[in-house]
Amino acid sequence: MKILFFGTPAVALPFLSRLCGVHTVEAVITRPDRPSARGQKITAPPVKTLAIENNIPVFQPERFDDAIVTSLRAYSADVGVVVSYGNLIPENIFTLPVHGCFNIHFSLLPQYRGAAPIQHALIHGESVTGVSSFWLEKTLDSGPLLLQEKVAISVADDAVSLKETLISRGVELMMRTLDKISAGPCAGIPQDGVVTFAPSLKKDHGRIDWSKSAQEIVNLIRGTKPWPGAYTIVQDGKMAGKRLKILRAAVVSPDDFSAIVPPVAPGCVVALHPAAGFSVQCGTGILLVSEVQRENGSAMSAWAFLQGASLNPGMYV
RNA sequence: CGCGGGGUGGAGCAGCCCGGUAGCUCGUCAGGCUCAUAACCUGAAGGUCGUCGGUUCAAAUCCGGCCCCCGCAA
Repeated sequence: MKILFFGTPAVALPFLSRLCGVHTVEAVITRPDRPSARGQKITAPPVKTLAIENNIPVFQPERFDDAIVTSLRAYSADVGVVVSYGNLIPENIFTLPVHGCFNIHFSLLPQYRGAAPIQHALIHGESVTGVSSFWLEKTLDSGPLLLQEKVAISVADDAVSLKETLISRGVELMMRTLDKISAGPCAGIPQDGVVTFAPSLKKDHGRIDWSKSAQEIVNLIRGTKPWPGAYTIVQDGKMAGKRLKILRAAVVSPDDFSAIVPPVAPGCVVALHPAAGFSVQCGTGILLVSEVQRENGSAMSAWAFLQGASLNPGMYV
C-alpha cells in the first residue's frame, strides 16, 4: 500500500523502519526542526533523519495550509499512519488518503487519551494497558477502533521499559491494522467505556507528596522516568532547599525494621541502611530509597549520596 | 553564542572567594573488642586535586584554552 507516515520523536522510528520494508512510504510528515537540548541547537526530529536515510520525501509544515494539502494529495496515498506526530492533524489532511489515517496509541482507548498514556497508566498503578489503532477524527484520540491488544504491566516496569514493550507490540498492531484495511473497508467500532485523559507531564507531576502511600510514590517514580522524575525538596541538612530526585525506591513493610521506629510524620527519614540507602516515612508505609540524583548531579546510589550529604534520621526530605 | 552547577585517593563530599603541610563520611587491608543492627576502637595502604598553558618564590586555590558530566529551559 501507498502510505503517508506522520511521526516525530524516536518512539516513531521502529514504526517507520518496519513500514519501509513492506509497504511504500510515499512521504513522511514530521514537525519542524526546533532548538533543543543544552545549547539550544536547531535539531532535526529523529523521524526526519530516518526518512532522509531511506530517500523518502519529508514535509515539515508549520501548519497545514493549502500548499501542503496539494503536495500530499499528489501522492494518492491509500492510508496514513500516525505515530506520535506531536500535534493534532486536521481533517483536511487526515481525509486525504483513500482510507483515511489511523493512529497507534499506547493505551486501551478510551482510557488514557493524550500525549502521555504510558506514564499515567504507571502513575495510577495499572496492571494492564495496551495498544490501540483507530481512525483519526477531529478530536484527540477519540476515533473508531480498528484493533486493540492488551499488554500486562509488571511491577518491575517503568515508563522506559513499558514503552519498549508497547512499541514492539504497537509495531505489530500497525502491521495487522494495515492487513485489515487492505482486506476490505472497515469503519472501526466506536470507543466504548470510561474516557480518561493522560496529558503530557509537566515538571510538577514529579513532585513527591509524602502523605501519599509508599506504593503510590513508587508508581510515581516508575511513571515519571526518565522525565520529569520523582523528586522532593529536602527540608533539613546541608541539602536543605535543594531538589533531590528519587530514581529508585521500594516499599518496605514495617516488619523489616527490627528496631522500634517511633511514629513520625510523612517525609521524615526513618533510618539509614548500610549499602541499601535510607528509608522515609510515607502517608502509608515506608519507602526504602536506593538510588537518587541531586540537583546538578549525576545519578548515584542512595548510600553514596549519604556519605556527602549528612542526612540523618529525623530529618525531613 | 539560551541560563546555570560540577570534575579533589575505590565511592560521595569539604577546601577555592582571602594562594603556602590534602580534610570529612564511607569502602579496602591488618589487628583489637564484642554479638550494640548506620557496631565500635587502633593502625595502614591509596591522590602528579579533569586536561593544557599562563601569573607567582609558591597554584586544588588566581587567569585563559580544551575535554567530559549534570540541572534548568525547550
